[in-house]
Amino acid sequence: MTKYSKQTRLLVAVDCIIFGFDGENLKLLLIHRGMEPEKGKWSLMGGFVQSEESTNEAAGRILKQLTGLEGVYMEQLHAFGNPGRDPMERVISLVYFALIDIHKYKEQLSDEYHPQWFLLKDMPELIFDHEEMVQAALKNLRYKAALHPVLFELLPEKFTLPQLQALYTGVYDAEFDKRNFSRKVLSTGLLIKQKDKDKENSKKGAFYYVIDKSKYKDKFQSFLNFVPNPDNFLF
Amino acid sequence: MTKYSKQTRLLVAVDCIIFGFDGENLKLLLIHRGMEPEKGKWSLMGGFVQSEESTNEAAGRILKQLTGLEGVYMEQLHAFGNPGRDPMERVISLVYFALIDIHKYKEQLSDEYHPQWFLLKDMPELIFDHEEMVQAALKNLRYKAALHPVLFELLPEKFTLPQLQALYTGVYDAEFDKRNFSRKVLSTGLLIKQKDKDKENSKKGAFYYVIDKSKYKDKFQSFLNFVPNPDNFLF
DNA sequence: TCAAAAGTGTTCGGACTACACCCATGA
DNA sequence: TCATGGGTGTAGTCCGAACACTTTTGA
Repeated sequence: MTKYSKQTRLLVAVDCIIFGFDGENLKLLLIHRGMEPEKGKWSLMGGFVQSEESTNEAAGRILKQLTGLEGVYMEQLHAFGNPGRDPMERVISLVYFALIDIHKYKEQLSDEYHPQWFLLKDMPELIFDHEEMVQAALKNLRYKAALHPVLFELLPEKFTLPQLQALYTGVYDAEFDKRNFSRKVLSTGLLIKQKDKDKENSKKGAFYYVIDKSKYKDKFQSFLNFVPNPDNFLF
Repeated sequence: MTKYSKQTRLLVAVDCIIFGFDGENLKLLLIHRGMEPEKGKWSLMGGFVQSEESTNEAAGRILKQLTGLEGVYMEQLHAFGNPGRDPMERVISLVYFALIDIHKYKEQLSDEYHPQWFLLKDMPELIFDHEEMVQAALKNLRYKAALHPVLFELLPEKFTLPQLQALYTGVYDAEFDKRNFSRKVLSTGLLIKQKDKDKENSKKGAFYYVIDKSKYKDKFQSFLNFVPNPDNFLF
């Protein structure tokens, strides 16, 4: 078998938007870019797709390279393909976003990139069109989380309702009524109450919950309407 | 400025999933593939991204090449990037889907591809992973149309409520109550009733409606909940 | 006059919202 | 004992679902 010999071949990169939650705010992991152009500027973690790996594998490899984590929630977001988005040479970028438990991320292994967590509000200027990518990812995350139980991926295995509510508050930058909130999330049947409490964040202590993994996959695709009046928060 | 000289460059294609609605059923436009491998087999319309065009432009070009249409609704769906998905050579495919008014599409110009509309139910076998692409597009269309007024793109400018309902029936393969349906779509305020009727499809005749374009863009992003119990139909 | 499709209203139940007080604990 | 945060219940409203008859008109 021969090849598509007359066609132009292009560089294809994967860029990863890595979200984490520190208990109060949604954060983003950025690096100092390690190559020219724009070397040393803040950037999403990325890399080129190699010839033998799938794009999903590339995304996993790049995430692991930076965080050491595998098997985390990751989703392809969008392909950015304007010529000229990278001034050096045309690169088509496939953007993935990952949701990680920020506490599983340890200050790194390789010092190569000087990664750092940023609040969405005080992100530095990013190279190329990475700003646009981040905005698209945030919009997508809010959209998805309004309908599907995806934000649990940002929490540790055991978490409390106040922690969960703080997470929604951070993601949507909006207050939720705690009575309605707990009723709604518990009504999904996805949470299993534990016997023990988190005593670190309050005197009384808040019960831990874990996800019921047997129901999680089924319910994930249902429309759950987690966020009241989503129109108010999205777009 | 130099280039990313050591990196592998890959072929990048755009494949277009073209949906149309004939008044009764949702249909898909397929072609006879014009090149090896699998020449002559049924396929999505596609082509390689050229070095000077954006990926969106490539999608528009490919759609126009087949249908003669420009400015139609088109959206990037997903990048398919497994090595080996094309046996000839590795190709990363960016899949777009388009919604067109099937009546604007005229039997073609170029006979090169022998394009043909297929019901989703009796689609022929497709090359490579095109089957998977179509399934993903259908799922995405149903998802999106449950929340946003996107299916209007498949209808002519003037359409009747029975036509619109038939469209939803076709897309979701489910029956809708016409009283609830008309109340719901009219309550969005997106439709403007016309003075004239369509007398072709019934004796009594059904009033035409058009989209209120001034409201369309605003409302598009709202969650409109067009489909009752979406959980029943999606996934 | 009859067949075929268009058009329209009401009732019921469930879901969402708003809202306030008691509980448990460590300091 | 008090300050802090955790946990719970209810009433009112709105929205979605189910359901059937009348109207129009061409054949």
